[in-house]
Amino acid sequence: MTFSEENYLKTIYHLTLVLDSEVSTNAIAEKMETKASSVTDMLRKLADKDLINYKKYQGVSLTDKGKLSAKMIVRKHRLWEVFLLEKLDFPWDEVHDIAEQLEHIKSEKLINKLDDFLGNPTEDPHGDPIPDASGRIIKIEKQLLCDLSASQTGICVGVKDTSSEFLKYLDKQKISLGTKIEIIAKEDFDLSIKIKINNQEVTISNKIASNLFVKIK
Amino acid sequence: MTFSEENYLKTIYHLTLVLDSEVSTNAIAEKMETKASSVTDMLRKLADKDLINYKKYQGVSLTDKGKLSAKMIVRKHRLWEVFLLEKLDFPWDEVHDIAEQLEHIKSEKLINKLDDFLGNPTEDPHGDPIPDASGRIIKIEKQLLCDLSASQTGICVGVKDTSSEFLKYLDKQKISLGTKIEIIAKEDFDLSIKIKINNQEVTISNKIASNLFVKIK
DNA sequence: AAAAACTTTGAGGTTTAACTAAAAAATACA
DNA sequence: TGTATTTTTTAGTTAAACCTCAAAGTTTTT
Repeated sequence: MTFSEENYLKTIYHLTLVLDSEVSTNAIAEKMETKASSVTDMLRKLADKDLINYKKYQGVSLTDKGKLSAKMIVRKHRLWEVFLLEKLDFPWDEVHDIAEQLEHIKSEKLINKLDDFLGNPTEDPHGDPIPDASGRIIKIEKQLLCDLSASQTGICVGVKDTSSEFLKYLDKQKISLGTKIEIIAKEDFDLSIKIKINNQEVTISNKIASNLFVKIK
Repeated sequence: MTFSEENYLKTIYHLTLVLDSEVSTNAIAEKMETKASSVTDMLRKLADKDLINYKKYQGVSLTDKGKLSAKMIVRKHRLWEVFLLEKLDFPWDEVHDIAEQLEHIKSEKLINKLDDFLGNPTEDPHGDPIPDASGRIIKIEKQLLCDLSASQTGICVGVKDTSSEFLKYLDKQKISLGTKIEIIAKEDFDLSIKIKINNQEVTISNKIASNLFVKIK
Protein backbone atom coordinates (compact mmCIF):
# COMPACT_ATOMS: atom_id res chain seq x y z
CA MET A 1 0.00 0.00 0.00
CA THR A 2 1.27 3.47 -0.87
CA PHE A 3 1.33 6.36 1.58
CA SER A 4 -1.54 7.96 -0.25
CA GLU A 5 -3.68 4.83 -0.17
CA GLU A 6 -3.04 4.52 3.53
CA ASN A 7 -4.02 8.13 4.10
CA TYR A 8 -7.27 7.73 2.22
CA LEU A 9 -8.09 4.61 4.16
CA LYS A 10 -7.43 6.37 7.43
CA THR A 11 -9.59 9.32 6.43
CA ILE A 12 -12.47 7.06 5.44
CA TYR A 13 -12.12 5.24 8.74
CA HIS A 14 -12.29 8.44 10.76
CA LEU A 15 -15.18 9.87 8.76
CA THR A 16 -17.13 6.63 9.16
CA LEU A 17 -16.79 6.90 12.94
CA VAL A 18 -17.99 10.49 12.98
CA LEU A 19 -20.77 10.25 10.41
CA ASP A 20 -21.83 6.73 11.30
CA SER A 21 -22.87 6.02 7.70
CA GLU A 22 -21.52 5.72 4.18
CA VAL A 23 -18.93 8.38 3.43
CA SER A 24 -19.39 10.70 0.47
CA THR A 25 -16.79 11.56 -2.12
CA ASN A 26 -17.03 15.24 -1.27
CA ALA A 27 -16.57 14.63 2.45
CA ILE A 28 -13.34 12.80 1.71
CA ALA A 29 -12.19 15.49 -0.70
CA GLU A 30 -12.76 18.19 1.88
CA LYS A 31 -10.95 16.34 4.65
CA MET A 32 -7.98 15.55 2.43
CA GLU A 33 -7.94 18.98 0.86
CA THR A 34 -8.13 17.69 -2.67
CA LYS A 35 -10.66 17.60 -5.51
CA ALA A 36 -13.61 15.21 -5.73
CA SER A 37 -12.33 13.88 -9.03
CA SER A 38 -9.05 12.88 -7.45
CA VAL A 39 -10.99 11.09 -4.75
CA THR A 40 -13.03 9.13 -7.28
CA ASP A 41 -9.78 7.95 -8.88
CA MET A 42 -8.49 6.67 -5.58
CA LEU A 43 -11.79 5.06 -4.63
CA ARG A 44 -11.66 2.92 -7.76
CA LYS A 45 -8.17 1.87 -6.81
CA LEU A 46 -9.11 0.99 -3.25
CA ALA A 47 -12.20 -0.87 -4.46
CA ASP A 48 -10.04 -2.90 -6.88
CA LYS A 49 -7.96 -3.96 -3.90
CA ASP A 50 -11.10 -4.94 -2.01
CA LEU A 51 -10.48 -2.41 0.73
CA ILE A 52 -13.73 -0.50 0.34
CA ASN A 53 -17.28 -1.19 -0.77
CA TYR A 54 -17.86 1.22 -3.56
CA LYS A 55 -20.86 1.69 -5.79
CA LYS A 56 -20.87 4.76 -7.96
CA TYR A 57 -22.77 7.68 -6.48
CA GLN A 58 -23.54 5.69 -3.32
CA GLY A 59 -20.66 6.68 -1.07
CA VAL A 60 -18.20 4.23 0.42
CA SER A 61 -17.72 2.04 3.43
CA LEU A 62 -14.74 -0.06 4.47
CA THR A 63 -14.71 -3.79 3.84
CA ASP A 64 -13.57 -6.00 6.71
CA LYS A 65 -10.16 -6.08 5.09
CA GLY A 66 -10.13 -2.31 4.70
CA LYS A 67 -11.30 -1.74 8.25
CA LEU A 68 -8.54 -3.92 9.60
CA SER A 69 -5.94 -2.12 7.50
CA ALA A 70 -7.23 1.24 8.69
CA LYS A 71 -7.17 0.12 12.29
CA MET A 72 -3.58 -1.03 11.92
CA ILE A 73 -2.60 2.40 10.64
CA VAL A 74 -4.42 4.06 13.52
CA ARG A 75 -2.74 1.58 15.88
CA LYS A 76 0.67 2.52 14.55
CA HIS A 77 -0.07 6.23 14.69
CA ARG A 78 -1.25 6.15 18.28
CA LEU A 79 1.48 3.86 19.57
CA TRP A 80 4.13 6.10 18.07
CA GLU A 81 2.39 9.08 19.71
CA VAL A 82 2.67 7.38 23.08
CA PHE A 83 6.33 6.65 22.40
CA LEU A 84 7.08 10.23 21.46
CA LEU A 85 5.32 11.67 24.47
CA GLU A 86 6.29 9.19 27.15
CA LYS A 87 9.73 8.04 26.09
CA LEU A 88 11.11 10.96 24.14
CA ASP A 89 9.37 13.67 26.12
CA PHE A 90 7.81 15.48 23.20
CA PRO A 91 5.22 18.12 24.02
CA TRP A 92 1.59 17.18 23.54
CA ASP A 93 1.05 19.24 20.43
CA GLU A 94 4.07 18.01 18.47
CA VAL A 95 3.49 14.27 18.50
CA HIS A 96 0.83 14.16 15.80
CA ASP A 97 2.88 15.41 12.86
CA ILE A 98 5.78 13.05 13.48
CA ALA A 99 3.41 10.14 14.03
CA GLU A 100 1.93 10.93 10.62
CA GLN A 101 5.26 9.88 9.16
CA LEU A 102 5.98 6.97 11.49
CA GLU A 103 2.57 5.39 10.92
CA HIS A 104 3.69 4.39 7.42
CA ILE A 105 6.68 2.29 8.51
CA LYS A 106 6.03 -1.27 7.41
CA SER A 107 6.78 -4.01 9.93
CA GLU A 108 4.18 -5.83 11.94
CA LYS A 109 6.86 -7.15 14.25
CA LEU A 110 8.10 -3.64 14.92
CA ILE A 111 4.75 -2.34 15.97
CA ASN A 112 4.01 -5.31 18.20
CA LYS A 113 7.36 -4.99 19.90
CA LEU A 114 6.79 -1.27 20.32
CA ASP A 115 3.39 -2.05 21.84
CA ASP A 116 5.03 -4.34 24.41
CA PHE A 117 7.81 -1.85 25.08
CA LEU A 118 5.22 0.80 25.91
CA GLY A 119 3.33 -1.57 28.19
CA ASN A 120 0.41 -2.20 25.84
CA PRO A 121 -1.30 1.15 26.35
CA THR A 122 -5.00 1.32 25.52
CA GLU A 123 -5.16 5.05 24.86
CA ASP A 124 -2.96 7.56 23.07
CA PRO A 125 -1.93 10.96 24.49
CA HIS A 126 -5.20 12.52 23.31
CA GLY A 127 -7.26 9.86 25.06
CA ASP A 128 -8.18 8.02 21.87
CA PRO A 129 -8.24 4.22 21.99
CA ILE A 130 -5.39 2.16 20.51
CA PRO A 131 -6.51 -0.96 18.60
CA ASP A 132 -4.68 -4.12 19.68
CA ALA A 133 -2.77 -6.41 17.30
CA SER A 134 -5.98 -8.04 16.15
CA GLY A 135 -7.81 -4.75 15.72
CA ARG A 136 -9.88 -4.90 18.89
CA ILE A 137 -10.64 -1.57 20.52
CA ILE A 138 -11.45 -1.10 24.18
CA LYS A 139 -13.69 1.87 24.71
CA ILE A 140 -13.50 3.74 27.96
CA GLU A 141 -16.53 5.56 29.27
CA LYS A 142 -15.64 9.18 29.16
CA GLN A 143 -17.70 12.33 29.12
CA LEU A 144 -17.20 15.99 28.44
CA LEU A 145 -16.20 18.09 31.39
CA CYS A 146 -19.07 20.49 30.66
CA ASP A 147 -21.57 17.70 31.36
CA LEU A 148 -20.44 17.24 34.95
CA SER A 149 -22.28 18.97 37.78
CA ALA A 150 -20.92 20.89 40.72
CA SER A 151 -18.90 18.92 43.29
CA GLN A 152 -18.23 16.04 40.89
CA THR A 153 -14.63 15.10 40.27
CA GLY A 154 -13.16 13.74 37.05
CA ILE A 155 -9.83 12.55 35.75
CA CYS A 156 -8.76 14.05 32.44
CA VAL A 157 -8.66 11.20 29.91
CA GLY A 158 -8.65 12.95 26.57
CA VAL A 159 -9.42 15.90 24.37
CA LYS A 160 -12.01 16.45 21.68
CA ASP A 161 -10.22 19.29 19.95
CA THR A 162 -6.67 18.21 19.13
CA SER A 163 -5.52 21.50 17.67
CA SER A 164 -2.11 22.77 18.61
CA GLU A 165 -3.65 25.93 20.11
CA PHE A 166 -5.87 23.99 22.48
CA LEU A 167 -3.11 21.58 23.49
CA LYS A 168 -0.77 24.46 24.21
CA TYR A 169 -3.46 26.12 26.31
CA LEU A 170 -3.80 22.92 28.35
CA ASP A 171 -0.04 22.73 28.81
CA LYS A 172 -0.08 26.28 30.11
CA GLN A 173 -2.85 25.42 32.56
CA LYS A 174 -0.86 22.30 33.54
CA ILE A 175 -3.69 20.03 32.50
CA SER A 176 -2.61 16.68 31.07
CA LEU A 177 -3.85 13.10 30.96
CA GLY A 178 -4.52 11.94 34.50
CA THR A 179 -5.02 15.41 35.95
CA LYS A 180 -7.73 15.48 38.62
CA ILE A 181 -10.41 18.09 38.00
CA GLU A 182 -12.98 19.01 40.61
CA ILE A 183 -16.01 21.07 39.71
CA ILE A 184 -16.45 23.87 42.21
CA ALA A 185 -19.30 25.75 40.61
CA LYS A 186 -21.03 26.29 37.29
CA GLU A 187 -22.08 29.71 36.10
CA ASP A 188 -25.45 29.67 34.35
CA PHE A 189 -24.95 32.98 32.64
CA ASP A 190 -22.02 32.14 30.33
CA LEU A 191 -21.75 28.43 31.17
CA SER A 192 -18.23 28.97 32.51
CA ILE A 193 -17.06 26.59 35.20
CA LYS A 194 -14.95 27.13 38.27
CA ILE A 195 -12.70 24.12 38.77
CA LYS A 196 -9.96 23.01 41.10
CA ILE A 197 -6.81 21.56 39.56
CA ASN A 198 -3.42 21.00 41.13
CA ASN A 199 -4.88 22.52 44.28
CA GLN A 200 -5.68 25.78 42.54
CA GLU A 201 -9.02 27.26 41.63
CA VAL A 202 -9.40 28.35 38.04
CA THR A 203 -12.32 29.45 35.92
CA ILE A 204 -12.56 28.00 32.44
CA SER A 205 -14.93 28.85 29.63
CA ASN A 206 -17.58 26.54 28.25
CA LYS A 207 -15.53 26.19 25.09
CA ILE A 208 -12.70 24.64 27.07
CA ALA A 209 -15.01 22.44 29.14
CA SER A 210 -16.73 21.07 26.09
CA ASN A 211 -13.45 19.91 24.57
CA LEU A 212 -12.10 18.05 27.57
CA PHE A 213 -12.98 14.43 28.22
CA VAL A 214 -12.99 13.17 31.80
CA LYS A 215 -13.75 9.94 33.56
CA ILE A 216 -15.80 10.41 36.69
CA LYS A 217 -13.94 9.38 39.77
CA MET B 1 14.99 15.46 -0.23
CA THR B 2 13.22 12.41 -1.62
CA PHE B 3 13.84 8.85 -0.44
CA SER B 4 15.70 8.15 -3.61
CA GLU B 5 17.98 11.16 -3.30
CA GLU B 6 18.77 10.18 0.27
CA ASN B 7 19.61 6.64 -0.78
CA TYR B 8 21.96 7.82 -3.50
CA LEU B 9 23.67 10.16 -1.12
CA LYS B 10 24.13 7.40 1.41
CA THR B 11 25.54 5.05 -1.21
CA ILE B 12 28.02 7.65 -2.42
CA TYR B 13 29.05 8.29 1.17
CA HIS B 14 29.70 4.61 1.84
CA LEU B 15 31.52 4.07 -1.44
CA THR B 16 33.72 7.08 -0.78
CA LEU B 17 34.79 5.60 2.56
CA VAL B 18 35.62 2.24 1.00
CA LEU B 19 37.26 3.45 -2.20
CA ASP B 20 38.84 6.54 -0.71
CA SER B 21 38.55 8.41 -4.02
CA GLU B 22 36.03 9.76 -6.50
CA VAL B 23 33.14 7.37 -7.02
CA SER B 24 32.26 6.18 -10.50
CA THR B 25 28.82 6.04 -12.03
CA ASN B 26 29.08 2.30 -12.52
CA ALA B 27 30.08 1.68 -8.94
CA ILE B 28 26.98 3.50 -7.78
CA ALA B 29 24.81 1.69 -10.30
CA GLU B 30 26.05 -1.68 -9.12
CA LYS B 31 25.55 -0.91 -5.46
CA MET B 32 22.06 0.43 -6.04
CA GLU B 33 21.12 -2.31 -8.47
CA THR B 34 20.10 0.07 -11.18
CA LYS B 35 21.41 1.22 -14.54
CA ALA B 36 24.25 3.65 -15.07
CA SER B 37 21.97 5.93 -17.04
CA SER B 38 19.59 6.25 -14.11
CA VAL B 39 22.55 7.12 -11.95
CA THR B 40 23.64 9.87 -14.33
CA ASP B 41 20.15 11.38 -14.12
CA MET B 42 20.29 11.46 -10.37
CA LEU B 43 23.85 12.81 -10.28
CA ARG B 44 22.77 15.81 -12.29
CA LYS B 45 19.98 16.36 -9.83
CA LEU B 46 22.22 16.06 -6.80
CA ALA B 47 24.78 18.37 -8.41
CA ASP B 48 22.06 20.96 -9.06
CA LYS B 49 21.30 20.89 -5.35
CA ASP B 50 24.97 21.34 -4.57
CA LEU B 51 25.21 18.02 -2.75
CA ILE B 52 27.92 16.50 -4.92
CA ASN B 53 30.86 17.67 -7.02
CA TYR B 54 30.18 16.30 -10.44
CA LYS B 55 32.12 16.68 -13.67
CA LYS B 56 31.09 14.50 -16.57
CA TYR B 57 33.12 11.31 -16.90
CA GLN B 58 35.15 12.19 -13.81
CA GLY B 59 33.23 10.48 -11.06
CA VAL B 60 31.70 12.23 -8.07
CA SER B 61 32.53 13.28 -4.54
CA LEU B 62 30.33 14.79 -1.85
CA THR B 63 30.35 18.52 -1.17
CA ASP B 64 30.49 19.60 2.46
CA LYS B 65 26.75 20.06 2.33
CA GLY B 66 26.30 16.61 0.81
CA LYS B 67 28.62 14.97 3.29
CA LEU B 68 26.71 16.45 6.19
CA SER B 69 23.40 15.30 4.72
CA ALA B 70 24.79 11.81 4.22
CA LYS B 71 26.12 11.70 7.74
CA MET B 72 22.74 12.73 9.10
CA ILE B 73 21.12 9.84 7.26
CA VAL B 74 23.74 7.44 8.58
CA ARG B 75 23.20 8.92 12.04
CA LYS B 76 19.49 8.26 11.84
CA HIS B 77 19.99 4.75 10.51
CA ARG B 78 22.40 3.74 13.23
CA LEU B 79 20.50 5.34 16.09
CA TRP B 80 17.34 3.53 15.04
CA GLU B 81 19.35 0.31 14.89
CA VAL B 82 20.44 0.82 18.48
CA PHE B 83 16.85 1.51 19.45
CA LEU B 84 15.58 -1.64 17.76
CA LEU B 85 18.22 -3.85 19.31
CA GLU B 86 18.45 -2.42 22.79
CA LYS B 87 14.96 -1.19 23.50
CA LEU B 88 12.78 -3.42 21.36
CA ASP B 89 14.94 -6.51 21.61
CA PHE B 90 15.19 -7.20 17.90
CA PRO B 91 17.71 -9.81 16.82
CA TRP B 92 20.97 -8.54 15.38
CA ASP B 93 20.22 -9.47 11.82
CA GLU B 94 16.76 -7.85 11.60
CA VAL B 95 17.56 -4.29 12.58
CA HIS B 96 19.04 -3.17 9.29
CA ASP B 97 15.98 -3.52 7.08
CA ILE B 98 13.67 -1.67 9.43
CA ALA B 99 16.26 1.06 9.97
CA GLU B 100 16.33 1.51 6.19
CA GLN B 101 12.77 2.77 6.47
CA LEU B 102 13.15 4.72 9.70
CA GLU B 103 16.20 6.62 8.46
CA HIS B 104 13.95 8.61 6.14
CA ILE B 105 11.70 10.06 8.86
CA LYS B 106 12.11 13.81 8.81
CA SER B 107 12.52 15.55 12.14
CA GLU B 108 15.79 16.78 13.52
CA LYS B 109 14.24 17.13 16.93
CA LEU B 110 13.11 13.52 16.85
CA ILE B 111 16.53 12.16 16.12
CA ASN B 112 18.23 14.30 18.74
CA LYS B 113 15.71 13.25 21.36
CA LEU B 114 16.17 9.63 20.33
CA ASP B 115 19.92 10.09 20.68
CA ASP B 116 19.49 11.33 24.24
CA PHE B 117 16.99 8.60 25.06
CA LEU B 118 19.54 5.99 23.99
CA GLY B 119 22.26 7.63 26.05
CA ASN B 120 24.17 9.12 23.12
CA PRO B 121 25.72 5.90 21.87
CA THR B 122 28.85 6.20 19.73
CA GLU B 123 28.51 2.90 17.90
CA ASP B 124 25.66 0.97 16.36
CA PRO B 125 24.98 -2.76 16.90
CA HIS B 126 27.48 -3.66 14.17
CA GLY B 127 30.22 -1.60 15.78
CA ASP B 128 30.01 1.21 13.25
CA PRO B 129 30.36 4.77 14.52
CA ILE B 130 27.33 7.04 14.95
CA PRO B 131 27.88 10.66 13.87
CA ASP B 132 26.78 13.21 16.48
CA ALA B 133 24.30 16.01 15.83
CA SER B 134 26.97 18.12 14.16
CA GLY B 135 28.31 15.26 12.07
CA ARG B 136 31.37 14.48 14.12
CA ILE B 137 32.47 10.86 14.21
CA ILE B 138 34.52 9.29 16.96
CA LYS B 139 36.59 6.42 15.67
CA ILE B 140 37.45 3.61 18.02
CA GLU B 141 40.62 1.63 17.54
CA LYS B 142 39.51 -1.81 16.64
CA GLN B 143 41.20 -4.68 14.87
CA LEU B 144 40.24 -7.95 13.31
CA LEU B 145 40.21 -10.94 15.60
CA CYS B 146 42.45 -12.82 13.17
CA ASP B 147 45.21 -10.28 13.79
CA LEU B 148 45.47 -11.06 17.50
CA SER B 149 48.08 -13.48 18.77
CA ALA B 150 47.74 -16.33 21.23
CA SER B 151 46.91 -15.39 24.84
CA GLN B 152 45.61 -11.94 23.88
CA THR B 153 42.09 -11.02 24.94
CA GLY B 154 39.68 -8.79 23.04
CA ILE B 155 36.18 -7.43 23.46
CA CYS B 156 33.91 -7.84 20.46
CA VAL B 157 33.12 -4.35 19.18
CA GLY B 158 31.80 -4.94 15.69
CA VAL B 159 31.52 -6.99 12.55
CA LYS B 160 32.95 -6.50 9.09
CA ASP B 161 30.47 -8.75 7.31
CA THR B 162 26.94 -7.65 8.21
CA SER B 163 25.12 -10.37 6.31
CA SER B 164 22.21 -12.06 7.97
CA GLU B 165 23.95 -15.44 7.72
CA PHE B 166 27.01 -14.26 9.61
CA LEU B 167 24.98 -12.44 12.25
CA LYS B 168 22.85 -15.50 12.80
CA TYR B 169 26.00 -17.61 13.19
CA LEU B 170 27.25 -15.22 15.85
CA ASP B 171 23.93 -15.37 17.66
CA LYS B 172 24.17 -19.15 17.67
CA GLN B 173 27.69 -18.97 19.12
CA LYS B 174 26.40 -16.43 21.66
CA ILE B 175 28.82 -13.80 20.46
CA SER B 176 27.53 -10.24 20.64
CA LEU B 177 28.89 -6.74 21.22
CA GLY B 178 30.83 -6.76 24.47
CA THR B 179 31.58 -10.46 24.47
CA LYS B 180 35.05 -11.22 25.82
CA ILE B 181 37.15 -13.36 23.50
CA GLU B 182 40.43 -14.93 24.59
CA ILE B 183 42.79 -16.43 22.06
CA ILE B 184 43.92 -19.85 23.23
CA ALA B 185 45.88 -20.95 20.19
CA LYS B 186 46.26 -20.32 16.48
CA GLU B 187 46.58 -23.15 13.99
CA ASP B 188 49.09 -22.35 11.28
CA PHE B 189 47.79 -24.99 8.89
CA ASP B 190 44.30 -23.59 8.17
CA LEU B 191 44.58 -20.37 10.19
CA SER B 192 41.75 -21.48 12.44
CA ILE B 193 41.77 -20.16 15.98
CA LYS B 194 40.88 -21.76 19.26
CA ILE B 195 39.16 -19.20 21.47
CA LYS B 196 37.51 -19.05 24.84
CA ILE B 197 34.13 -17.33 25.06
CA ASN B 198 31.56 -17.49 27.84
CA ASN B 199 33.96 -19.87 29.59
CA GLN B 200 33.86 -22.36 26.76
CA GLU B 201 36.57 -23.27 24.30
CA VAL B 202 35.54 -23.14 20.67
CA THR B 203 37.44 -23.36 17.41
CA ILE B 204 36.52 -20.85 14.73
CA SER B 205 37.65 -20.63 11.13
CA ASN B 206 39.80 -17.87 9.70
CA LYS B 207 36.80 -16.62 7.75
CA ILE B 208 34.96 -15.95 11.00
CA ALA B 209 37.98 -14.41 12.68
CA SER B 210 38.61 -12.04 9.81
CA ASN B 211 35.09 -10.62 10.01
CA LEU B 212 35.02 -9.90 13.73
CA PHE B 213 36.31 -6.63 15.13
CA VAL B 214 37.67 -6.57 18.66
CA LYS B 215 39.23 -4.04 20.96
CA ILE B 216 42.24 -5.37 22.82
CA LYS B 217 41.64 -5.48 26.53
C1' DA C 1 45.93 4.08 -32.66
C1' DA C 2 42.55 0.81 -32.16
C1' DA C 3 39.91 -1.83 -28.97
C1' DA C 4 37.64 -2.13 -24.77
C1' DA C 5 35.45 -0.20 -21.00
C1' DC C 6 32.93 3.32 -19.14
C1' DT C 7 29.74 7.28 -19.17
C1' DT C 8 26.37 10.26 -21.03
C1' DT C 9 22.54 11.53 -23.94
C1' DG C 10 18.13 11.07 -25.91
C1' DA C 11 13.90 9.05 -26.76
C1' DG C 12 10.48 6.93 -24.58
C1' DG C 13 7.92 4.13 -20.89
C1' DT C 14 5.62 3.36 -16.30
C1' DT C 15 3.57 4.58 -12.10
C1' DT C 16 1.43 7.64 -8.90
C1' DA C 17 -1.23 11.25 -7.84
C1' DA C 18 -2.68 15.36 -8.84
C1' DC C 19 -5.72 18.71 -11.78
C1' DT C 20 -9.61 20.96 -15.07
C1' DA C 21 -13.67 20.87 -17.58
C1' DA C 22 -17.59 18.85 -18.92
C1' DA C 23 -20.94 15.14 -18.79
C1' DA C 24 -23.94 12.36 -16.15
C1' DA C 25 -26.50 10.98 -12.23
C1' DA C 26 -28.81 11.81 -7.97
C1' DT C 27 -31.34 14.78 -5.06
C1' DA C 28 -33.96 18.67 -3.64
C1' DC C 29 -37.84 21.49 -4.18
C1' DA C 30 -41.38 24.35 -6.35
C1' DT D 1 -43.51 15.97 -12.09
C1' DG D 2 -40.15 18.45 -13.95
C1' DT D 3 -36.56 21.60 -13.40
C1' DA D 4 -32.71 23.38 -10.74
C1' DT D 5 -29.02 22.36 -7.87
C1' DT D 6 -25.68 19.54 -6.07
C1' DT D 7 -22.84 15.70 -6.28
C1' DT D 8 -20.18 12.49 -8.63
C1' DT D 9 -17.93 10.62 -12.45
C1' DT D 10 -15.42 10.60 -16.83
C1' DA D 11 -12.00 12.02 -19.96
C1' DG D 12 -8.11 14.25 -21.00
C1' DT D 13 -3.82 16.58 -19.05
C1' DT D 14 0.11 17.47 -16.28
C1' DA D 15 4.07 16.65 -13.49
C1' DA D 16 7.44 14.24 -10.82
C1' DA D 17 10.30 10.44 -10.07
C1' DC D 18 11.72 6.79 -11.53
C1' DC D 19 13.17 3.44 -15.15
C1' DT D 20 15.03 1.03 -19.89
C1' DC D 21 17.37 0.68 -24.21
C1' DA D 22 20.24 2.08 -27.77
C1' DA D 23 23.36 5.33 -29.68
C1' DA D 24 27.09 8.35 -29.20
C1' DG D 25 30.81 10.28 -26.78
C1' DT D 26 35.02 9.92 -23.50
C1' DT D 27 38.67 7.64 -21.21
C1' DT D 28 41.68 3.83 -20.48
C1' DT D 29 44.10 -0.13 -21.87
C1' DT D 30 46.62 -2.89 -24.88
